[in-house]
Amino acid sequence: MTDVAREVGVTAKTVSRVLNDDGPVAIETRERVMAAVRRLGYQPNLMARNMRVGARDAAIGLVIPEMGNPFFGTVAGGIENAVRARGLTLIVGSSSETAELEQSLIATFLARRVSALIVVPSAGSDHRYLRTERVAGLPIVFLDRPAVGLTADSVVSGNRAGAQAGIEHLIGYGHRRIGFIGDLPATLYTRRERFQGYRDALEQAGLPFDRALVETGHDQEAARAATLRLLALDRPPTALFAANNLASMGAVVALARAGRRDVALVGFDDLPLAEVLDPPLTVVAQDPAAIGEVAAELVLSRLDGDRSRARRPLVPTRLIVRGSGELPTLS
Amino acid sequence: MTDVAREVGVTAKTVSRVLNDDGPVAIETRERVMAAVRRLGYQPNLMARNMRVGARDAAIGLVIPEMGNPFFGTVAGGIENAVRARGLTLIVGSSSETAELEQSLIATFLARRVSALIVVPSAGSDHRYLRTERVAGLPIVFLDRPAVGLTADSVVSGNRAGAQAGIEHLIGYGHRRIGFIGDLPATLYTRRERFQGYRDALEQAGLPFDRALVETGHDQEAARAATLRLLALDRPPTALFAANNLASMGAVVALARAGRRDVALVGFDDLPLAEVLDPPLTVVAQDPAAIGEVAAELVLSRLDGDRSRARRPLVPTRLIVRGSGELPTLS
DNA sequence: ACGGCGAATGTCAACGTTGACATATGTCAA
DNA sequence: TTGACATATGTCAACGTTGACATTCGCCGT
Repeated sequence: MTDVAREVGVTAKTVSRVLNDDGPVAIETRERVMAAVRRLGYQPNLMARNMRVGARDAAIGLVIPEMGNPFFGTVAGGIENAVRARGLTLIVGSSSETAELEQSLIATFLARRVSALIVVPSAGSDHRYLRTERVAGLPIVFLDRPAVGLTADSVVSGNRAGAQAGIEHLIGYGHRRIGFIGDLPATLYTRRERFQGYRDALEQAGLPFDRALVETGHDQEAARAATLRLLALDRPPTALFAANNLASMGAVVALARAGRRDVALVGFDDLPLAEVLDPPLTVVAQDPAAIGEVAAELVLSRLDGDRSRARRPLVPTRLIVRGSGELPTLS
Repeated sequence: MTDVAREVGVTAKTVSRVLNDDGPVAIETRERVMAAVRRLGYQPNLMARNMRVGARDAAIGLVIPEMGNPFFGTVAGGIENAVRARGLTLIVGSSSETAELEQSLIATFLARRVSALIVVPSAGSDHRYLRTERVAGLPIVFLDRPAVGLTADSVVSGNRAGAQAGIEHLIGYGHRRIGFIGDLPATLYTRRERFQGYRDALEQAGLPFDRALVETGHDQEAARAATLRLLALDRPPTALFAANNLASMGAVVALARAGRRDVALVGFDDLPLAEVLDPPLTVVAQDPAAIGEVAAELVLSRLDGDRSRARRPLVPTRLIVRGSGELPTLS
């Protein structure tokens, strides 16, 4: 900036005025400044500006477990869309689903003085240490899973009700033994909630709960193996509930390879080509873009000074009936 | 920091020394500083630090067209993994495939003084304006598509060769009329390259090129419609080549709904459940994670001072034979 | 002719941090 | 006992920018 000023023969302050449309500047000066700016390829230094005006960085820090997972990608896209209009930049980091990486990412974001934080908590993380920032008024919104040890905004899917609806759907088609393939670790919030929905549905229908029908698969391959284990039981399930998108894919692959078109399947979270699978996959669909947008709106309202107490909106799920969940019991 | 210093009864400089493990500090002082840091929940201000030391922000700016697209999500994941070890943060913005948004994102990143830039160019963008930064030594790597109007590093897939291999595969199964469903706009680099591969293969096999067999679909829905148009031709194709993942999905859906299991299909870019489709989808697979990693490595070596001339590595594709591409011609 | 006013620009300090250099205190060898 | 040296800390300025306030100038109304 000083360079530009020298080039034009004015003070840095005048250049600043031109660039910020601040106080009065002679038309001719303005033009000469602009010309010099272009000539020198000058870029204002946001860091210096933010420091001077004591403002936080016009950026929002987002921590997600995995970039590659389209669920979180779509969520991030939803947030970005909603946030862009306000001139905010999104800074994304992935925690690889570990509490340590999550905390170190958050520390980086805080050191960068982001204006707000949106976090998908990893299993086992504890957010007590964020209390200071919370009371300092920094907007913090948790996504997909609520905060641990901290009262804060969070936006999650209607996991329990959604899972329950999915299971009830299967029960409605006569299934009595329904396998559950969930996330790892079993302590993960979404896993617990969906599992609760599963148990709710069983209980409501007066069906017994059989621990042997509960399996775990943290990725597609593991879910595939888990599915095979379930099918190999002495008294195998006649239907499966896959508690997340990777689990669904694993189950679909396992059933397809085994040629088991007689086992019903309902997945949690929709898949792009669910419709053309054989049989087409019935799912309890989440709305990742909506989750992102709701979280972004919440952040924006907090940035606008909304200090009301923590909110925890549920984004509803939707049962999409396509075929795989409507296979009747053969036994 | 001043607060911490006052609390302990030392100068800011001493606190700075403790925090940066700089010069000598008495053990006892160090401990008292650390205690105060924790007590006050002090977070060093990265912006101020960067400004003072004149360093660029330890962040890399990444511009992708769409967060929701798993291809770019995976690429971003690959970059993040490779870059994290160096303590660099990834800042991601999506351009919605528009040149304006791309340029404004890049401007934001530059104002933030990122250490490097990785950009997936949008259709119609021109990167001449980045020449200043280039010569100033800022590492800039283009991804998936090369820069326009600027000599710079770029990492792209072996689009032409890959597409050619896919088409040759279809020709090998007797197909003479092969439909092409590509990106919009037709000027998009990847579209042009893959289209060239298509023409290369036709020419090499001595097959005529029929403009009527070339269709365009910029998203899944459009690709589905495009597929239907191709099938409705007087002399319809016996095989299809879908030039990207969304086009593939559209084509798959169109064929499945129409019950056309007689039309061969090869897609460019792999899909998660390609294996369990009916028929299983044969694809020319890209390696998005590898693309991301290669780009990251390139950036890192530039950051390490590698000033050799621009490199343009090709990340090879791989034909994955699964069934849909091996349907013979019936006519 | 003068006071007053707005326009155009300048001066200075400060944001939080750290390099360069200075100071104070203690330790040890000659 | 001295001075050389290491240890522990402090002082000051500067990074690039902008708020607060000051200055200069020309123009207007009376």
